[in-house]
Amino acid sequence: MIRGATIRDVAKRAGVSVSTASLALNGKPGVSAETRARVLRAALELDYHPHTAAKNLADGRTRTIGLIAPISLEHLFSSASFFMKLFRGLHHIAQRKGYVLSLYIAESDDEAALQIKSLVRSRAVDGLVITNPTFTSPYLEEIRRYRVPFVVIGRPVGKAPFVDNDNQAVGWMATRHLIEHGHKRIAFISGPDRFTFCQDRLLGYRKALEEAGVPYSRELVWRSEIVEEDACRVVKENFPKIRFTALLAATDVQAVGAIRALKEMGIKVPRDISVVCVNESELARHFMPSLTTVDLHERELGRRAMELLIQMIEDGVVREKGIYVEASLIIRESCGCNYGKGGGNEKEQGAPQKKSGKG
Amino acid sequence: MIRGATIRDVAKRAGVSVSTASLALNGKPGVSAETRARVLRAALELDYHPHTAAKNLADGRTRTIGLIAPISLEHLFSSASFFMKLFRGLHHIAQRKGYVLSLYIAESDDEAALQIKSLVRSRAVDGLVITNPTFTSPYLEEIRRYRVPFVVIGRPVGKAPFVDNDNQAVGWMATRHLIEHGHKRIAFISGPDRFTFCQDRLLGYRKALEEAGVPYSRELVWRSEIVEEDACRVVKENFPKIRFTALLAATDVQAVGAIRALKEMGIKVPRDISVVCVNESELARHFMPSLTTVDLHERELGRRAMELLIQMIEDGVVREKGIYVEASLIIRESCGCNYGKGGGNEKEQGAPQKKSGKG
DNA sequence: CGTATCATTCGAACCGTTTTATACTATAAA
DNA sequence: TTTATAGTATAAAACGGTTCGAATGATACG
Repeated sequence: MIRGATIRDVAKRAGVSVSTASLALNGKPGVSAETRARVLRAALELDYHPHTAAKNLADGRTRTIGLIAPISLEHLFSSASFFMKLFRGLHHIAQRKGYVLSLYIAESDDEAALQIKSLVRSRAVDGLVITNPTFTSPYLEEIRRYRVPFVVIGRPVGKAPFVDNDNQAVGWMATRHLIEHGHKRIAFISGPDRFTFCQDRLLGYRKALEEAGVPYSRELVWRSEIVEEDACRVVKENFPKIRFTALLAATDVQAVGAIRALKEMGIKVPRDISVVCVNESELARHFMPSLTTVDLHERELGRRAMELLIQMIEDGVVREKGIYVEASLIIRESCGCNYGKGGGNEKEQGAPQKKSGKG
Repeated sequence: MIRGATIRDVAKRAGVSVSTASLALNGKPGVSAETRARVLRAALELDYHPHTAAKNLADGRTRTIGLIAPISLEHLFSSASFFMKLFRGLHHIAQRKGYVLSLYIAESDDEAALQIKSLVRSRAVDGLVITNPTFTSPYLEEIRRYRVPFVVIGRPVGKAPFVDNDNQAVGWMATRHLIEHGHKRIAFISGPDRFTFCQDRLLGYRKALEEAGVPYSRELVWRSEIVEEDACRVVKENFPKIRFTALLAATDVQAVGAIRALKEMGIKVPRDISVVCVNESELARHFMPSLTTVDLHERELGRRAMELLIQMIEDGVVREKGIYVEASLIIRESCGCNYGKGGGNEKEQGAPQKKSGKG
């Protein structure tokens, strides 16, 4: 690796001192326009790029954001697509503001906590984005003690700055769509309670039923892990016992499991049962029938998170606020509301994102 | 952010000089066991973590690998899942060897080249992993001039160290499976020629036909962009004109498009037409029918790439070699070879990965 | 006993920036 | 004319590590 020009080389070529060169290169005041131009030209001629590590050491900032991801994320809600979209949003803002993203994958929350500690104490990052959806209070407390700016993706159990969808609104929106098309017996396939988004979507589901005067019935709510097989299982178990005309799944893979179960029992979607779910993904888009689903706008999630984080870093203020990003319903085939209408089978509905009280 | 202990604090507490402390902490020779223990204990007591930037500046290494990804990757072959798996592999080895991954997304190859230049010249990384599948010779030449270790994921058009599947073997393997089940009229949905993996898969397809004495016919090879809609289109265009009993798609999303086209024309998969494709993904796994496909073992791809790269970094030797990672066929429903057999519908076949001459 | 050898240890230089405190102008105010 | 006051430019001191070369003391050898 060829040894590049240093700021000393630039200074010498421009006929100024190193300190003046530094000021000029960083656009700081205290340099005449003429001198600044001379320095900039010299830098250009030498193809000067400041040495990252030297800069970090001198001014104590790394311009690096640590992205903490749990290995388990891979198994969650078609998470590859979720994560990539989120990442695109994070990266977009980071790049624009001159920050770099470093990735850290941890096998467990304990390992993540350890990694975080090391990162912070060795001054490797200016801030953190934490995507572990099960990260709980003790961890957050610990991180808070480091006084490092951080933001959580998803609503954490403890108190912390976060960016998330209003998952109650998400559940509400999906359920509402089914109700509007006349359904009254709507099954809900939920996920484990350790995920706040599952709890919240269930609340939204109940709320929509309530508002419509449809009685809520516990026998219509089925727990399943967030994998196809388990959703398939709960549907097969419950279908013979319980009557329903529509089904809402907490995630897209669960919807797919449900549809497979129904198909294996000779039930057609959407002809016999309407299905709606959450998560926009390759799977939702390409499945047959294509899935009516709630798009979480992960990219926006990422953008907002990065904006919040960088603000915290640069202003030095830690805001405890949570930010909610709007979601929207994508109407496709599985709900059946445009079944048989042929032609363009996809419409997006920028839902009114009910300002549902949370807390 | 609390000011942590420096190596000077550690040295003082252990009653040694800074240089001795450094040697001890880094496990270098020239320190007595007793002294080393004392230093280590002091470091532990002070919860000392070396300052990353200072270390980088002092020894000229960053222990950081830059991961260059093109924005377009997102649209390629269910690439979210591809990328996440690749990333897991890369990260796995990187972490084990004490490296950190930084991510850089570029809108275009030009932008990527610019980013790379800046990264290298500002000494922000020790090496690069380049995932842009269309990165061509001029770019590679430029990077080579920087004398920075790098490895390309996928077979590049130019000469460069790379890690990839033997895509000729991949195409061969998939075609072979269809031939073994008696098919002679096998259509191939290929992708744009700018992707070497498309060219190679086509070669493998031809080779398998040849070996089996099945005549190759140009009318059975259809170009399509790597999106569902386009694959759907080419199938609809060709189906009425050309007779075939099986179909091989260069990617999973193209297979899905093809199946949709067939379905819309009243043809059932696998009952009427057998379908095989490449890429193991959520989509391939959960689609109905589930897709018989070639698993590219992206995680292994990532591992091997990172191993090669780190070797190049630490040995200071640039090897021009290409590494091929084995792929394997996953037999599911869409090929129909186990159609109606019920029960476990998935078997993996560690194919003999024919050592097909590539040159 | 003197000296070469070896294992330890240490002081100081160095990595390439930013930043602080200071000096030097030239101009404006007194 | 002197004295503030900006406006520029600079030298030197950080930042927190690694590493080089010299110094020290102990051991082995002739």
